[in-house]
Amino acid sequence: MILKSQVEWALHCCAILAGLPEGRYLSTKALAEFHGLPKEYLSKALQSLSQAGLVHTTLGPSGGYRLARTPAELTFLDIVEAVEGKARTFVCNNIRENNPCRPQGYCESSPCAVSRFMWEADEAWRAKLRSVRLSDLTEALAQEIPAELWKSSFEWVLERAG
Amino acid sequence: MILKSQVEWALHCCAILAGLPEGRYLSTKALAEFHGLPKEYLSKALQSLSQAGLVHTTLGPSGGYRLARTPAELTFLDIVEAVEGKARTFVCNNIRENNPCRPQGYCESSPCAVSRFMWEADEAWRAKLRSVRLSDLTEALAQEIPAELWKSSFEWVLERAG
DNA sequence: GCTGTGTTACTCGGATATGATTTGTCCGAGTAACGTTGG
DNA sequence: CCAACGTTACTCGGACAAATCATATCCGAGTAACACAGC
Repeated sequence: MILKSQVEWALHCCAILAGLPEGRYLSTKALAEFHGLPKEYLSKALQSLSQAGLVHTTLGPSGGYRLARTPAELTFLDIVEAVEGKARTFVCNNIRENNPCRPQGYCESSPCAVSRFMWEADEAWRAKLRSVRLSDLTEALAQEIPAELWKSSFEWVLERAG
Repeated sequence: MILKSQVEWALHCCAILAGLPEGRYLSTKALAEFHGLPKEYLSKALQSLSQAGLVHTTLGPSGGYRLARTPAELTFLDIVEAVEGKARTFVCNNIRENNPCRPQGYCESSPCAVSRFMWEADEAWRAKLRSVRLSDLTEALAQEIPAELWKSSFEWVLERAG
C-alpha cells in the first residue's frame, strides 16, 4: 500500500504555487520542467487538484494554475484526498458473512469490529494530514533550502508565470 | 491506496486463532472454509504471519497454525506490517533534485520537508494500529456477535483443530 | 508387543496466470491573448 | 484608428499503451501423524 507518486508531485507543485504572486498563473509545462516530470502525466495530478477546487485555472497563453485559497487554508489532507481520493484505506468485505455457523437470513447490524479499528487508524492518519497546512510546508522549505537556491528558483518561476 | 484484502483476512484469522485452546493448531483449510476464502491464496497471508514470527506452524496431519504470543501481546500493527510490509506508505523520490536552478554537485542533507510531514502522518497511523491489541478485537467481537453464533463458531473451529 | 515402512494430510515455496491499478503517451476540442488584416 | 479574423499557446478530457502490483491457481518437496506389515 503505497501512495501514488502523483501525491508527491501535487504537494511539491502546490508549494511552488504558494509562492506565486497574487493573480499570476503557472503552466503545467513550467511545473513539469522545474520538477523533471512528464508534462502530460503531471497534468493529470493538476487536473485532480482543479476538480477538487484547490486550484484555479486559466486557458490560453499565459494560462496555467494558481491556488484557489491561501496556503494557510490548504491542508495536506486536501491535496492528498484530491489526488488519491477520499475512500478509506481499508475496505471491509464482510467476510464474517461466510461463517458456516451463521443462521440463514441473519443480517449484520453494523460494520465489524475489525473494520472499525482499521478505520480509526485511517482517521488518525487523516487527522494528522489535516493538521498540516501548506503554509507549514513553505515555512519548512524556506528553512531547509539555501537562501540562494530559494531566490533563484523563485525568479525562475516568476519568469514563466503569466 | 488501499490495503490488500490479505490484511483483512489475516486479522480475522488471528481473531479465530486467539480463541484456540493452548497447544492446538488450526489448518489453512479450516480457516479458508470458515471465512469463505480461497485456501491457496489465504495460505500466502498466513505464511506472511509465519515469517514475521506471529504464528507457529506444525506440519503433517492435524497441523496448522496457532498464535506465537498471547492475544494481548499481538497488536494490529504487527499483523498489518507482517502482511503489508514495514515500508512507509509515502515514498520520496527526491524530485527536488531536478530543480534546474540547483548548482552542480549540490548534495541534499536530509529528507525533504514534504516527506517529513507525510511520514509523520504515516507514523500516526502506525501508532494507532500499535495501540490496538488482538485481545481488544476479540473482546469487541464477543460483544457484537450473538452468544449463540459465537458458541457454535467456537465448536465448529474446535472440531477441526488438531 | 515392537519396530520399520508406507500412506495420508498438512505446510512451505516456487512457478505461473489473470486482472486491476499505476504510470505514461498521444491527440483533438475548446479558449484566451496577441498579432494581423481590412475597413 | 478600430473591428474582425487568424495564429498561438495553453487547459481539458478521452483514448490508449506499458509496467507494476494484487489476486489468484497449481504443483512439487518436505514433514509429522497414523496405519499396517513383519519380526
